[in-house]
Amino acid sequence: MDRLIALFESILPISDSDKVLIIQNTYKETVEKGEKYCEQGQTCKKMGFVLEGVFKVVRTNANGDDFIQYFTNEGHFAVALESFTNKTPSEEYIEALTKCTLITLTIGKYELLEKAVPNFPKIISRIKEKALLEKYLLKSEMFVDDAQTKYNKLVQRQPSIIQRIPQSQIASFLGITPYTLSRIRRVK
Amino acid sequence: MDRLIALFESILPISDSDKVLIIQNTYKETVEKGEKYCEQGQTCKKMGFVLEGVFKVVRTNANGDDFIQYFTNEGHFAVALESFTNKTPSEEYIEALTKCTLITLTIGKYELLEKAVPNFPKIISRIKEKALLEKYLLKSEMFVDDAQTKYNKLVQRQPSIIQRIPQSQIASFLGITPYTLSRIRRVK
DNA sequence: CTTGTTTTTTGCCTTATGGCAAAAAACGGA
DNA sequence: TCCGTTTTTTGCCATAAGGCAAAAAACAAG
Repeated sequence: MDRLIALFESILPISDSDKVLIIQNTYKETVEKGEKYCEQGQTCKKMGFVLEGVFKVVRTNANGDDFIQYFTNEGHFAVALESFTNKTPSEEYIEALTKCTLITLTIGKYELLEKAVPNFPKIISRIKEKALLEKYLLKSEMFVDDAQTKYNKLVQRQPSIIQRIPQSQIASFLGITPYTLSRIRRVK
Repeated sequence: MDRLIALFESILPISDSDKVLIIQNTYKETVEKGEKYCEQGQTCKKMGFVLEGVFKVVRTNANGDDFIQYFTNEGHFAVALESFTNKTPSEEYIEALTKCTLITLTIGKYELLEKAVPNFPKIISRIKEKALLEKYLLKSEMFVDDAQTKYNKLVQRQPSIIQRIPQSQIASFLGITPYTLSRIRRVK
């Protein structure tokens, strides 16, 4: 819980009474491996600050193929950004790849805190913007890379994830086949 | 000019006096083909609503190779988002691929309007968020596509651009070689 | 621990794209 | 309009990655 408050305060200060308000309006939640935190087609009504575990955020293309967009682990938010912000049905789903615990903030409480805590809107909008930019830069940077380079970059950026999730999931994220990933890792 | 106001008002209303204020604090600018609107390494101090023409937004990787991130044409903003928002040196540069005209809003006037026009912060933050999300989705969607599919998607999304800029620039954006692009277009 | 299931690895071949070099075409300035 | 320059096209071959199928390894449930 302190970690979440610390993240907020790294952006803008929050009064002690407001901190209490934030704590009162969030709750700790556990999601088992394989369970979904957010469903495709439904409006995403909560965002969760991950304390432990790894989620995958997945999109389905026109052919019905799934593609992992990114992994969300400790210190980041599990949320279908577009859906949560615009209150539209989510085009992506979020599923736990390991047992996960997170601090959940529902849309209702979110709107309450938005009004009650002075810096809250700016803090959240800042976090959302930073998260989106990060995701964009990652995709963008890997866009022109070959399989080996993409894999190296993932290892650099999220080393802890590699050990915890099936290789096939990593391949999906990198946009390569599991065969290719297996061959890349053999050589190393 | 009306187009810019209309865009703003499609998000939230603005009073007539505030519209005048916006008009007074922006100016029309022309950028010749090949000229830069924003330099790499310098802080991006303005954002421009494109009235006519096409810009490219370019990043340089660790090896010094240039990669076009996206094209910005009529109805969109030319701005190095990260640099403008965080007042950090820009990692990308913006260059006109055709003669361009735009409505420029400098960071100083931007901050002035932020205070003076009630809905301005929300409007701008909404526009920025939408723009970034769009760019992310485009990259993300094309991430797993083969060359032909990526090209088709570009033709669908920004058909007007294809006719106006050199093919080599399109290839750079798609992350393929000019040779491959040439071969793709031959078959069509 | 054992057994059935899932995931990963590997051989083998196919396909897509890269990239050099030269020709062809398009462009642009005098 | 002409000529030099730049861009695009194309033949040819090299390389990266895809993908099937079978073996090997890892995992999971009883």
